[in-house]
Amino acid sequence: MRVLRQIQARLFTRPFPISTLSFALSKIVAFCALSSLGDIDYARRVFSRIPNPGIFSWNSMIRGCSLVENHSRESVYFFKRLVRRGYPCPNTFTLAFVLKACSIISACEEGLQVHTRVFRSGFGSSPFVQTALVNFYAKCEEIGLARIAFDEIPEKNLVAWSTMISGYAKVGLVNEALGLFREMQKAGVEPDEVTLVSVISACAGAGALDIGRWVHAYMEKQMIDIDLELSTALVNMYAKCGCIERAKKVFCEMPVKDAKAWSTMIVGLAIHGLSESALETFSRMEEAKVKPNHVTLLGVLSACAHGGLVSEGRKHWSSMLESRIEPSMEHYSCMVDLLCRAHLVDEACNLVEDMAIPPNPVILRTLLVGCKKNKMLDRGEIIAEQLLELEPLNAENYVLLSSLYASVSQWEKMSHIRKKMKDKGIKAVPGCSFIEVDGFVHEFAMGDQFHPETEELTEILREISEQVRDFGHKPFISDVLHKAAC
DNA sequence: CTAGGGTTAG
Repeated sequence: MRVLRQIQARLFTRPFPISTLSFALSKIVAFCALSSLGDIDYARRVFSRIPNPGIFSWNSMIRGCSLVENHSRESVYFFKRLVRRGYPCPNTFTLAFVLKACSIISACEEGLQVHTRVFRSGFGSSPFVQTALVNFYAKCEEIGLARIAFDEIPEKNLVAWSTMISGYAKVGLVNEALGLFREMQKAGVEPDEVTLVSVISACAGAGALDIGRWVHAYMEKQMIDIDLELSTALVNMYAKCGCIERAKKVFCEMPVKDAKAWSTMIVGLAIHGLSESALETFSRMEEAKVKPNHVTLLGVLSACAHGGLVSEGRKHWSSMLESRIEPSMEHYSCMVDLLCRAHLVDEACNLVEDMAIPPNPVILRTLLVGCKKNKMLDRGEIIAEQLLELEPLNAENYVLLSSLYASVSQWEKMSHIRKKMKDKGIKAVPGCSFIEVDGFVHEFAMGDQFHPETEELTEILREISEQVRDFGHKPFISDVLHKAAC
């Protein structure tokens, strides 16, 4: 950068022809805006001194801004300036770059305007622009529009397929993602490591272990490069599908691990209730000098909550506050859960009262559950009032409040809440679960008898609960009994 | 100078 500044200073002190000056400056802008050694603010200053910037320089600025974190809005701003000036004319590079910026900041309005410009410009046949459009709509969660843009691509290449699969996976339409992956293979397009990241991620979301395993075997057979992102996706998939041992194996074999990889492993251990292991992994991460991020701490706190490790949790909470990680709603949620599970409901309430941001319904529900378990009627009623104000139509809130009343044997108040629900036409949503076996997803809702093997399954469940009872587990059934008594 | 990727609590 120092040498560059000297060159730039000389350019202005010598009488170079305008065209030479512009050309040299455009190269400087490109370097400063796009290289990791560059400096976007410097690029901006040099850009402003180019007498008549060509499209190449505009493109460098638009792309450069979108590459720097938190600068993507300026990227869109540069594009607007370019359009207002009327020249030079945007090309396929410009459109792809600005669409990328719009997708990063979810600028739906601006992106739509770019799309109409794509129509008029005749650049709609560029595969780069087409894919950028699909990606833009997907990132704005306009998945239907993304699909329309995708279907309009006559010659779909690997990147186009990958973009659409990733779009589905990201918005949680995991079956659509897996279905499209199958279609892609039928169309004779071979996936690469980028495609497979989204496919594995979709498997994690669907709990589709069989497909995930198959894809893992496929990539080993095809000698696909299992890089950092793909390994992380695999660790996550195995953890989410219940195979914590396989997740650990993939994780251990990773040659390099960044914060996301460590976080994935820690969260995976936490959801398996392996709290000690999760904390151990966290200290190994610190030893490896990898800086934890907000997700890492979410994993650490949830591990502490699941393991009842109150003092550990408090310790990590305060060290998080000391480091530069701002506690988010999710972090508060974990901490409140940790305290409530440890019967420290008062402390949890104090924590919530000290929050800079008002608590969301999730946190209030966690507190309410804490109140119910500790038979704290008055406090619970106050929280329920806040909750019903925020979400007057959520059945879960009424069910919780009614079970609070049940826990302290306030039957009149309980039936009053039930009546209120009925009057408002609010129905409790039955709990449901699903599991994939041999590529087929079986769904179950609370009390339904729709599955063809319901009888056999009920018998197996009965045997399992007998076994856990033999191991000394006491089911928590007082709520159920109270409801039955009413 | 173009387009696609991993982790988020209850």
